Amino acid sequence: MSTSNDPRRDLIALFDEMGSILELLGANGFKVNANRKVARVLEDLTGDITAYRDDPKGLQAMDGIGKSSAEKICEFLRTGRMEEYEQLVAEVPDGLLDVLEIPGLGPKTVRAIWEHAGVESIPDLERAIAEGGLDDVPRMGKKTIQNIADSIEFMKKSTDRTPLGTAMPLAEGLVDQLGAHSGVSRIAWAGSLRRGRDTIGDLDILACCEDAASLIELFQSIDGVEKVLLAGDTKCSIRLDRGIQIDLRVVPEAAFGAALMYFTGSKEHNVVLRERAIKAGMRLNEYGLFPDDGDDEPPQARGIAPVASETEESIYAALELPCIPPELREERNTLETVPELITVEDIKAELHAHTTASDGHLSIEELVAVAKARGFHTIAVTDHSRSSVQANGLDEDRLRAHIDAVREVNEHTKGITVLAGSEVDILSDGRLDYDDDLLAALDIVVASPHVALSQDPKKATARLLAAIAHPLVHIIGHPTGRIINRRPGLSPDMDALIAAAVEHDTALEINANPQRLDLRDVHVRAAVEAGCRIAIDTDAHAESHFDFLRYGVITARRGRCTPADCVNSLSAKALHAWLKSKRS
DNA sequence: GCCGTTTTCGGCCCGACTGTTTTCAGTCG
Repeated sequence: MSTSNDPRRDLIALFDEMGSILELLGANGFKVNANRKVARVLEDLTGDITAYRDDPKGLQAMDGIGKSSAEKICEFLRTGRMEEYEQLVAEVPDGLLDVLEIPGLGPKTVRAIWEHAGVESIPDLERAIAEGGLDDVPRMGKKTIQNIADSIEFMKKSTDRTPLGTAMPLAEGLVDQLGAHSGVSRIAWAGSLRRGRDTIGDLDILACCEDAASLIELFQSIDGVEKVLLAGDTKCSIRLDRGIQIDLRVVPEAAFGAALMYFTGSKEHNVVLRERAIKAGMRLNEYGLFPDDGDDEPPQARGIAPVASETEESIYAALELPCIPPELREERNTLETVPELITVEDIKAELHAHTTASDGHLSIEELVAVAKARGFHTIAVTDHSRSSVQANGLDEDRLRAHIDAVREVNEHTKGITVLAGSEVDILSDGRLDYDDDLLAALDIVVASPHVALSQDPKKATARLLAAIAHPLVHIIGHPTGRIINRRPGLSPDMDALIAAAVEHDTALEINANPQRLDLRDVHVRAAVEAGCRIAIDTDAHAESHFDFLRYGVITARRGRCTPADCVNSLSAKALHAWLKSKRS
């Protein structure tokens, strides 16, 4: 394990790795899961992990972290090392964990090829396949070996998880295409896409069709299919040449709700629901919620009528729960209360957009026309500041002329307010890119980090705190600067930023560009809980970018954001009053 | 390893599919 300047990310990697090693060593599966769960809990942590250095009790207060893990975390925070991890790592070859990542290879198989064929890495495995070294491994036939070889090839060229902004249009196209097939009565996407995660592992499509076989046949023949991974009577998995796996399940119409629920997940949410069903004397599976008669054979196979199955709503109701929106079906959420989440229709203002003055493709007039057509009451023109040279950022003189041009357009425009603003760089030390007198001349200031995006968490926190506390700043744009699958961005103490944002009445942005989605879901949730204002902006550089709004909104929903939490859903009057409150 | 309104021990979700097997183990979601 290599250590970074971010102990939280180190610990996530460490617990994940310990889970995998334990799995390979044949440890109790629940222990394996417990380690992985600690990693997930740390993934969702928004505060400063180093504050827990001498506070194992504080860690134990988090659901999923017990005494043992808390002590290990503290040990690592104090010493930079973890004895148990080091012992575990010594027990398996380094490269074996890579072998475990190969699709289709689980812990039992990896262990078998390690013990029987001496495979300790992916290159070892390739050599063993080529030389027939796997032939003596138990349960290892020709087909299995060929599948492993294919999986290795796939892994070599496979990319990262698919960004939401790629997966959503792909799913829409597929649902349209398959939905047009005769006999298809219902079709929907499920999985992490439906939950709105920022990246998607694979795509899950669910359908009802009179003739399942014909739909599965059609599915295997769609454009771009590289390999059919499996094809049964009701289930089929394909892989596209773009490296995305798509699973299709065909289910009876009467069970559509149960199946949709099941395949939407999350896995952890399903487990919670099933446990709840058991406590209520029932059992839940993808065919429905059934009375539990103690028989081991699945109830649907015995003709038992479900308590609920046709709709998700009916199943949640039978479990005495509110209908949980897909975006909230994650482990971190409690189930009893569901807020009225924000929708795309609630958004009435775009507060972060660019024109040809910097690196946008629209003129001021064109930008305003697009915003007006979307039904917005306000559009802010926020071109880049002088330090963003790569984005043709405006120096003081150009900005002053630009402000005049925006005001001019505003005077001649009916039905929408056009604000003169700027997306001002937050320099690496927290200073802003323009002097205060110029900032004060702007209607709206979005302050964003663009450079020095790998500085350590302490510096990043101080930098962003300075911008949040600046009396002329309204919104912090893409606060961490991450780009999905490309750079992790800053890792500030987000709880501290949120507290300061509440104190100074500064909004934190969810940048809706699907490459960013920054703030991310867990940050939004912490902000909303603290009563912080949230902005949802598309950062539009072109007309089509206004369509990014749905990705920002879905991220907001994952953070339990309601219309009342979001500055873009305020009335024009309320929004303008807030903006002016920083110009007194 | 974690957890608790039948608690500090004894549980911890459930089914489809494949490939190897003659009844099931392993993987996946």
